[in-house]
Amino acid sequence: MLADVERPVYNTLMKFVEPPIDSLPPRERILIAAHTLFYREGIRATGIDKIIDQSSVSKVTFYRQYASKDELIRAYLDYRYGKWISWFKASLLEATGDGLSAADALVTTLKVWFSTPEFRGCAFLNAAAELGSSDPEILEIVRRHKQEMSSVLDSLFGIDAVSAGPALSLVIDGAIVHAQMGQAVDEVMENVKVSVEGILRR
Amino acid sequence: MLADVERPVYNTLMKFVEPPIDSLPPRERILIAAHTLFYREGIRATGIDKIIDQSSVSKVTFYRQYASKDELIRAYLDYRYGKWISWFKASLLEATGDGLSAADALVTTLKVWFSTPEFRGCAFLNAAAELGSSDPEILEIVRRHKQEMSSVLDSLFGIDAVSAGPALSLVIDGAIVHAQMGQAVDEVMENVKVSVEGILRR
DNA sequence: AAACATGTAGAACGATCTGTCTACATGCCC
DNA sequence: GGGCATGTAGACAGATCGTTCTACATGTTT
Repeated sequence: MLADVERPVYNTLMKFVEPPIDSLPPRERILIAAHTLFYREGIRATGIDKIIDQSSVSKVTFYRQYASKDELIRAYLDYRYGKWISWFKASLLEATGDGLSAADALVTTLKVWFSTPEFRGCAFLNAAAELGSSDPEILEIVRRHKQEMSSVLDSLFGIDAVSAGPALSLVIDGAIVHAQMGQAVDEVMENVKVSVEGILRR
Repeated sequence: MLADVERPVYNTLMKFVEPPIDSLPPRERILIAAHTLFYREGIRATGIDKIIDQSSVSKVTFYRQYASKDELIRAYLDYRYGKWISWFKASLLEATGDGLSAADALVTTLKVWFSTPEFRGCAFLNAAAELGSSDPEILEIVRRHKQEMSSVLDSLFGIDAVSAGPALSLVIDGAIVHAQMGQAVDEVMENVKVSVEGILRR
């Protein structure tokens, strides 16, 4: 499962890198602008006009590509879904390839992510907090994402008797929100280590 | 620390109970209405008009009590701060009083909270997701709240050598967001148990 | 009685939001 | 060349947002 992953686009700091925006067709330009803005400033806080500006597209073009903001939000989550998971897998793969244990690979990967300046928590948890109360479908998308993360963790750690994925997933999400609220990354990672070791020592 | 806590207002299900709204002065009526709406539907999603309606107050009165929505948001977080922590302490106290271990008391308390129909995650984490990117002060409030939760945990579990509070806090916040996204409460609690036991076995 | 604090209802302002519309330009296919 | 998909700029509609304002009522204090 973890083996056949194509390397995603990332630089040496493993930051998410957007493709050059000018060369892309309008639909993708819009999507990438939406991804940047929705993630950085929040979904509700981002107006259509801002996305139109940033993607260098006209309003008519925008609404010919996406029937509504709601549709764009779904597309954003879809896009983020694949983007994040493939980055996550590749980063774990690279770290284990460098000889790190599964636990250390996880810690390293998270630490790199939390340390990127763009880091603003989990796009899915944020969407759940922003929109979950009015749109239960969002919550289902979030659950699917976390389930996939959990299964990636299972193939990383191997399954002996019972799966550790769900418990690790819980710890990771705790770490994400703690890093998001501005707690020192080193402290967060210390707590992650303690928790992960505890789970694995079971 | 955990001993001298006055029992907060809660019923047998430990749901948060609001005082009767009619008898209160306008300032508190507004605050309680804001608490209900901000928590249930989100801060950005809740307009001033809705709060005015729900608190049975006129617009002038509202703006004489709170200079702006921003000021009300701070008051909401302050109010929630005390309300939640005192409920949390009291619930843990009651559970340990019934003979439960610290770990079981924690699990029971969380499970009860997650099972209330009003549960919509942590008000502070939600505020951070909604407003944190545009207002770093919010993040500081959230950190303070989590720090207090962490110290409550330390006095619950007692401190042997190193504090378990921060790691437990991380696990709890992971559990909160997992419950919020609609994962089955029993599954969440299972993962909490595994993680907490791991941390304590250190 | 006068002054004042405190409350009401609701109009109005200016900004911003999503979404639609008009009017026009360009390039491709038949 | 005609039709059509695809793009542009930007005005506009209709709703909602936070906030201010007018005009009036009530009860307390001086």
